Amino acid sequence: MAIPSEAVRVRYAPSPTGDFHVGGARTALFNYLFARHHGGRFVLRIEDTDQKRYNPEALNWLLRGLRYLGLDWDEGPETGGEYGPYVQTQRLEIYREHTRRLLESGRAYRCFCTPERLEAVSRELQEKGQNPGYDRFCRKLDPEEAAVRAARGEAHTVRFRMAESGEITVHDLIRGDITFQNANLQDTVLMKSDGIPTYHLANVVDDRLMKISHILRGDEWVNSLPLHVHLYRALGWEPPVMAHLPLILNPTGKGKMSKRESRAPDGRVMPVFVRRFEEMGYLPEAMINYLALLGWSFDDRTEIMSRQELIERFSLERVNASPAVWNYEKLDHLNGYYIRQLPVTELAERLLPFLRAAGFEADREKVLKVAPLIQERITTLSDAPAVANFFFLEELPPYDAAELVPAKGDAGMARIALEKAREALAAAGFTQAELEAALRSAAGDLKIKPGQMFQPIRVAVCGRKAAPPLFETLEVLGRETCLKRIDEAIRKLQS
RNA sequence: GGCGCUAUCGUCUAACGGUUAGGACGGAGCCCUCUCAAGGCUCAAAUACGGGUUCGAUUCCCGUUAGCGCUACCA
Repeated sequence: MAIPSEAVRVRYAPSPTGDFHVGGARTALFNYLFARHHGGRFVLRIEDTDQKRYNPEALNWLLRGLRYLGLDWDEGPETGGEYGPYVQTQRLEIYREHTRRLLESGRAYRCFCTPERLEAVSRELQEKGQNPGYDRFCRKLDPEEAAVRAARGEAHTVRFRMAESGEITVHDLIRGDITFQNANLQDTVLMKSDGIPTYHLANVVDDRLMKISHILRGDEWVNSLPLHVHLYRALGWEPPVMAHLPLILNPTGKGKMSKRESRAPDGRVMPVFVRRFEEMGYLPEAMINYLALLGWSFDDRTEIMSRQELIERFSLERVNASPAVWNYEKLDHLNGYYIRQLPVTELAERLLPFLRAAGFEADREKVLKVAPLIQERITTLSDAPAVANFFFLEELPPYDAAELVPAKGDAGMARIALEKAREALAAAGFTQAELEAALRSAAGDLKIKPGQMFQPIRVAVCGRKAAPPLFETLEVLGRETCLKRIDEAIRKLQS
C-alpha cells in the first residue's frame, strides 16, 4: 500500500466513562502498530462530551493501561502536541464555531423539541409500525425565527439536515464499499442543548483539525459512517481513510466482549479490564501479542511476535473483517511462553511485587533462586505465591499425612524412607548434585525405588505432591528447614 | 422491526480459482521424567445451506439461514 509516511496520523479516541477495556486496548494497539509501521503519529484524544457518564478515574485507568502495554502516544494528554488541546471539553468553542457554519449554510437546523416530545414521537412511529426516530418537526422552522428563539435563551439542540433521498457509498479499507440509503438516515443531533457537541460532530471536527489520515475504530461504528461522511462533505472536507476493525466477542461467542468482569463456572475471575490483567500478572509482551492476533495475522504459521516484529509486519490488508471470540486459554499459553522466555533476573524482578503482595518476606537474592524453579510452572505472575509458598513460609500449611505415602507403599515405608532421608540429609553436602547422589544411594540401601523415597521427602518439604524438582528445591530451602520439615512429617506419620 | 456487518476445525486463523484445506490454543495418546510442569512426536477436528459464474470454487456473484452490531440531547 502506498502510504506516504509523514502523512500517517491515527488516533485512539476513548470516552472516559469507565475502566480501560481490552476491546479498547486492541483498537489502541492497531492504531499504534499502524502508526509505528508507517513512521506516522499516534494521537490520543479524550472524547469526554458525555458529562452524564463521565468518570473522573477513567483517564488514570486509561493512561496507566496504555503505559503498561507500552503504547506510547505522540500527541495527547500529558504529552501535548501542536494540534491540542486533546481533551474535547477544552475545545468547545471550536465545535460551536463549526456548528455556526453548518447553521449558516443550512446544513443544520435548530430543534426546540423537548425530550418528552421526542420520546412520544418515537413511540408513536413505532406503534404505527414505522421506524422510531425524529419526525423532523423543527426542520421546517424559519431559521431567522429559530435564531431569535435561541437568542432569547430557549433550550434547543442543533440537528444535521440529512439528505432525504439518494444513497451514499463509503469505502472501508477492510470491508470494501458500503452503501446506505439516505432515506434511512436520521437528522442526528450534533449539538446538545447544554452547548456540548455529540460524538459525531466533535469526532469529525477533531479528526479534520488534528489532520487524522486514517480512522481505525471498532466495527460498532459502521452505522455512523454515512452520517460522518455527510458531515465531512457538509463542512467542505474530504473524509479520512476509514477502516473498521472486527469486534471482539465474549468467550461464549455470544455478544460483544462484556464490559463487566464475570466468573467462570469454576469461580475463576474472567478479567476484561487492562488493569486487571496487569494485576493478575499478565506480561505486556503476551497481551500485545495476543491482542495483535485478534483480527490480524501475519501468515499461516507465525504467532509469536515481539513488539518490534509486530510493528514491522503489521498491515491493514491482513486485518480480518469477521469478529473474533476472546480466548483466555490462548492468552494464558502466550503468557506462560513469555514468562519462560524471560531471563531469570528479569523474572525475579517482576515476581518480587507479587510475592510481597502475598505477604511473603521476599528479597531479591531469595527470589533469584526461586524464580528458575517456578518459571515453567506458572502461567501468570500472580500464580507464583501459591506455587512457591513453601520457599517463603516458616510454617507449612497443613497437609494430609496420607500425602506422604508413596505409590505402591504404605505409611510404614514412608516413615522409614523419611528417617533414612533425614540421616542422609544431615550428612550430605547441600548442593543439588550431592543431594541427588546421597538420596539415590539411601533409596538403594532401603531397596526401594528412588521415587518412593523422593515423594515422601517432596511432600514433607513442600507440603504437596506437585512441586518443583526435588534436589534444587532442597538446596534452596537449606539443610535446617529441610530437616525440620522432615521431622514434622515423621511426627505426622506417627500420630 | 429497520439498517449494516460477518460466515474455514470448539476457538484464533492460513489459502488472495487448481493444496492430501496449513498452523496455533484447547482435547486425546505416546515419549522424556523424582512429582508437577516444560519440551518432543502422533491423532481427532472445518470450508453453514442452496443456486449461479468457471474446465475448476474455501476463494467471485445472488439468495437462504445464523451470529453480531447499530437503531439516544451515550460514545
